[in-house]
Amino acid sequence: MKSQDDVPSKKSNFITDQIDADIQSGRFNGRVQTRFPPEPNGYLHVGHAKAICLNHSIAKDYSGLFNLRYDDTNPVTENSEFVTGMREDIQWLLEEDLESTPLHTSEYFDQLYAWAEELIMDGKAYVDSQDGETISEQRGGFQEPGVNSPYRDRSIEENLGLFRDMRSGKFSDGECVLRAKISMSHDNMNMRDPIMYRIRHENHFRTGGEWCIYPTYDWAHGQSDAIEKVTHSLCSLEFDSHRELYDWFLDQLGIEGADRPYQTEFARLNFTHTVLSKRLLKHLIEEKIVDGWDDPRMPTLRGFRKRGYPATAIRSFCEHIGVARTNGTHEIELLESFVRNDLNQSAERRMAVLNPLRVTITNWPEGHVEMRTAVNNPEDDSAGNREIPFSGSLFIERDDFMENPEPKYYRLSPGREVRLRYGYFITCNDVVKDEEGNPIEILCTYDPETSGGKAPDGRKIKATIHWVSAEHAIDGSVALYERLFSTEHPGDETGEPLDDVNLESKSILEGTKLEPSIGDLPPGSIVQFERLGYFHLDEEAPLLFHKTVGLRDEWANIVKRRKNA
RNA sequence: UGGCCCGUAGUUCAACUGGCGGAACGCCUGGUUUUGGUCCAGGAGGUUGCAGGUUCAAGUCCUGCCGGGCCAGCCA
Repeated sequence: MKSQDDVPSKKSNFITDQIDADIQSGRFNGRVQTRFPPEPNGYLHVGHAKAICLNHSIAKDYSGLFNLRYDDTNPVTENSEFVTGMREDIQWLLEEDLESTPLHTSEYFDQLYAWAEELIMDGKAYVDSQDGETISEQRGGFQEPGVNSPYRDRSIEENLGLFRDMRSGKFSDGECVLRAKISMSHDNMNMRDPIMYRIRHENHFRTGGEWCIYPTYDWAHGQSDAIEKVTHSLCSLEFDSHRELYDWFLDQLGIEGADRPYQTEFARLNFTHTVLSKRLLKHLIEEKIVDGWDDPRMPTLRGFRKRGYPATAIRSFCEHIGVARTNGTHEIELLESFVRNDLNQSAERRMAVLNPLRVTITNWPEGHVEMRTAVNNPEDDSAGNREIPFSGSLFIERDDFMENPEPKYYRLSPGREVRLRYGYFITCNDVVKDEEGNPIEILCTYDPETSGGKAPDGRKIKATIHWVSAEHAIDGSVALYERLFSTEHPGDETGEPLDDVNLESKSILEGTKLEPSIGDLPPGSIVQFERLGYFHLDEEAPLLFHKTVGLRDEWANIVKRRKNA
């Protein structure tokens, strides 16, 4: 007997366990607030999608708040193009408007500055007038403690004066920094008097020339969380060693109780055959290996969108994989299976011949054309039907004919009969070849008794293939994509991921033959070309399709297995 | 040769916090099918990194090893 227990409840994980405990103990008075804090210096990729979905769904599940906060603390790399782009991508992914308007760390510069002076007055921060190289040397190593800066014991008055001079622009870039006064012999390198402010005489895309000192991530992040009343600050594993510093700053400022956020780290998302580092992604663009951030081969949200990956599929994927603290790499096939699964339900079917081979039906009445009725989506009755013209001159897929059929190949070959989907049974009688012996035309006869693809004598047919009427077909182009990186773990062999880049990962087929109704598809449509895969009609270029993902292909598996044997 | 984090099926995650190790994807077999798709049924695949210890009982707790990751930016 079914009970409410059978209703799949949200997957629990170490983060939701913590939140449950916090609610139990009343730590935040039952409040839950998360945030997604991207730095606007590039476009978002699937790795970010995991973080967005996680933070967003936690807020939703606990009736809490989810903020988008641009972490714009470094004016040299950030700009407003990325701010706009990220917003678009997030809205596309979530398919809903953000409840709160996007926030910016730069909105907190005044508060951050005031707090910094507070720390100086408490003797917990000082201005160091050494250059970066010296500071770096003095930090020590994993086994050796660092040494104190000669400026570490400046008086509070001197520090305050110097810090105000930093702010007012008396110093040039790199002349001095504000450092937290913690310990130069701490086991955790992040605690060895970390830098809080550095000087950048640089125009900031939001605050313009108002500031010439900018807070570092460590100084800005936890405090921004606190200002926004974030409860659960989720970030990726590499920030684990920063948590101690995150807590230290909050301690010094006396931010306690229900006002005090805490950081929890989780493993970021990785995929086989993929790189997700911004450095590498930018390199692919700069070197023109791909066509830009929205190239369908890119693991960016814009790339996925152009490729035809539905946002719903990405969200279900993210929900499915959950969160953990184990560093691992997902097989890209798993994401693809979510895309197929989604599109199988939603995408209408059409017939398209990518590599055309002419078929002439020799016993077809000259000039005769018949309209055949085809189902738009067998998974969705409401999608209805459409009409497709059938004639005596057709195109079929080159792969659907083999002159000397291999074992287990049961499509068309001389003497063999196949079904044309929604059409008739045809038998191959003859092959016309060019000088090199390549088949250029197949001569067949059709069985008039098999109209609609049913044989009155009940005779079984092994294969059904797709087709398009030659005189009615419209021409289109199809962009085919392979993995951008040929190896599962790019760079594993040589240490350089770019060595494994597949320079032939994109190919464009011109002169593909499409059934007439495809001409009516609105830009952006995603359809299944029967027996081939899912294809996304470009938003701008007419009749240009991007291959989203292929159908599972048993025959391809057989061929592959044979090759490996 | 420091500190911290992590090791469960090929991959990614579960296992009611000490009580007979499961799922998804992938793979294989069969069924259905006018898509070699979908769907349905079944199967293979594990010394829970290794070695000890505690316990009636350990994936779970303890110790030691081994392996992987992160940390010495005025990046985030």
